[in-house]
Amino acid sequence: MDRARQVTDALADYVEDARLQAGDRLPAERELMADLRVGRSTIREAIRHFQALGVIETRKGSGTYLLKPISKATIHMPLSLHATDLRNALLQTLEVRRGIECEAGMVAAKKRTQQDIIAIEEKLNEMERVHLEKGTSGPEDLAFHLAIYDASHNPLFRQLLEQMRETFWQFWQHPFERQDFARRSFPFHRTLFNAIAARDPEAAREETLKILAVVEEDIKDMSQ
Amino acid sequence: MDRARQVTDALADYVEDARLQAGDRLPAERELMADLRVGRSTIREAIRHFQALGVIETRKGSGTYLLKPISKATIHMPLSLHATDLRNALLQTLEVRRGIECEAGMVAAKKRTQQDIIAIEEKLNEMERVHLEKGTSGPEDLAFHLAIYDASHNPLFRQLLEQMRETFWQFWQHPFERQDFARRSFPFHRTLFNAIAARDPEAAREETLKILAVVEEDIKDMSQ
DNA sequence: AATGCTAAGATGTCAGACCAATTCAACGGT
DNA sequence: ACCGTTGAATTGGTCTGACATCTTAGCATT
Repeated sequence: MDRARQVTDALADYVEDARLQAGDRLPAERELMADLRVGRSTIREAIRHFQALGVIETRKGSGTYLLKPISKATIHMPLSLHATDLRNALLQTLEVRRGIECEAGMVAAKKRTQQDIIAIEEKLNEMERVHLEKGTSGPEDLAFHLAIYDASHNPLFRQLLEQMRETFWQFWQHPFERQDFARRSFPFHRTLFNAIAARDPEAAREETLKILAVVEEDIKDMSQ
Repeated sequence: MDRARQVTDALADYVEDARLQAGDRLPAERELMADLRVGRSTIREAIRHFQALGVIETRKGSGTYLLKPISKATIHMPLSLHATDLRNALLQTLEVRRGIECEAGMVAAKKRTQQDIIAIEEKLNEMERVHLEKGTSGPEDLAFHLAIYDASHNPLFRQLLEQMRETFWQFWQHPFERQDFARRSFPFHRTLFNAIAARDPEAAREETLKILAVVEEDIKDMSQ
């Protein structure tokens, strides 16, 4: 992701963390430069971004001021599972994940850049390498899917998945631990990658569904 | 007047004079630098200005491209500036909603009971009745969709939608306020209901996509 | 014809310098 | 003690040059 985007995010984070109100002054450009470890021009372009949106105002010789609080819209999900057992809970989260992940895959197939492709393929190779070495590759599998989420260029997808994963952490871990999960799902990971590389949204959806079908099998085969 | 303001005006003038259409490429930063007799950083900050407004797009290694014609009105009116940010936020939330809502519709088509059908049809009729009476039917439209979510018998879907709706409240309201939204989307609401009643997941997905396509149109047609 | 490589051109970023406006504390006169 | 002045320090505004990284068109090879 571009450094400029990181800086706008960091700026929004700072405003939020520092509880800045409308009218408050932001740190000087040279301070932000040192804090965020970026050049001054990058800082200034981020400031121009918010200035164009009417969120901040610059006064020469004085400083940069907040006109209204910057809201970095993040989703907080106090979700609660009403399922009676782990198996049903997993199946419910899987349904949601299927909706999000298919759509993220389709959007990624449409909007992915060459750089995204490189990043995804890297994770894919890493995943296969670790699996050959250790037998399991849960974290690497997750990294692969997160790379696809990033390729959609819609941060909401990833925020949602990570939030769900965090909430249902112990549930998500389970399926990936199964020995043969990787073996059965790996071919689809490769074809999913190819679909995204080929900018074929429908194919991306099909392959995502196949991967999640393997996950669903494992969940349904779980000991009661 | 700041030089930066002169540059944004000059850029807008250039786009207008050159009759640039959406998708056209702007001159390179170094060319603009020479044409307008200003430094490159000034050019870049002007570009960031329009980029934040969603008017232009920069592609590293390729160039700067026009996404939609620059109108001077949008440049000097801080009120409309917020709308472009809003537009992008809406499109991003719509992508997530599409993933969730399609899946919820498909699951609902599989798992719905006869009582669910009755509840959904009730909301559908209520929606059409209120629309005939008041012209708009935002809350009733929402109630219809929530009934479908409930028919999926997976509380996570509804929790997710409501959480998103709460977080992006001001965004969600907008599209539903448009006068002809209801008229254009109502036929698909009826066909969506029929698909769920017929236990046809793929059809449910298709009809959901049609409804959300109407929403997407409205968002994209929003004032800059 | 298809493929791979190279070089040119574009944006992204950083560093340093100077200009212009503002701020504020130190100073001096009343 | 009060108040206006002054000047140094701070801050945003701009310019320049350099290098990195990505894209793309054109060339060369197969």
